[in-house]
Amino acid sequence: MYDSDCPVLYALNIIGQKWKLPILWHLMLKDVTRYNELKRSLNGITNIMLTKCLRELEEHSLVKRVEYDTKPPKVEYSLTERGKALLPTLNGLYKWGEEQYKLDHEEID
Amino acid sequence: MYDSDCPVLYALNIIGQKWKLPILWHLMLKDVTRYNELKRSLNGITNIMLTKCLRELEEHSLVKRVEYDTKPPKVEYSLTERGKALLPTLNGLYKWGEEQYKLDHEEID
DNA sequence: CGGTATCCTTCTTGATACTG
DNA sequence: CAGTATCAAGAAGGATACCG
Repeated sequence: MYDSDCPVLYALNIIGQKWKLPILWHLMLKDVTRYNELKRSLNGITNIMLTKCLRELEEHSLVKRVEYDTKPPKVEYSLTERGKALLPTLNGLYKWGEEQYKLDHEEID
Repeated sequence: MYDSDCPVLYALNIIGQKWKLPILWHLMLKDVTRYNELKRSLNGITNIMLTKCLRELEEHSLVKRVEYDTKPPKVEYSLTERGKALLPTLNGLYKWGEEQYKLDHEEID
């Protein structure tokens, strides 16, 4: 997408694709999550997309990646403070979306 | 996009494409805006996209369309109360995006 | 003025297989 | 276990032209 000078669009460029929010959501539920654990939670995501999204979230410091040099390998993902800072904002969107959903569906009874 | 059961994703399906927020933004600035006026404000948008977006926003009752049967034709677009209800939520995203932008750019001085 | 119709490009996402 | 490589598909968006 285009590099936006609007903070709202800037935010959406970071968290607005298909899998970013579901990933953040699942990371919110636990302190720490492993790669395949996360993959199982996100029904239908491919390795490519999961890795790509995690890398991007990492670049923006929303997610922390910790790799243990063990065998078999072990990598843990968790939210940073920056990532957690999204929570109140997402709650606003959540409420608006909920109301909107009701309005969009109530006449179709 | 997939029809989501998550209110956040539901909201983003409505307002999350390339032009929806810019359109809503420009409609916020004035009480009432005409089609071509809106088009000129949104640099680079095509008729197709503008019409498509406006129709979709109308379907979700975020935007009101009033057509005058004059010659030449005249159509006015404005935000509904539902559309205006997005404002506080977008402010939250705005602030988060602004902070994020700073964090993403401060080390590149 | 306020759109439609048609065609085309590009960006995002997915499927499948394989590796240190 | 936690990925990468390669190839293919689909959806979103754009270009250009035309209409009531």
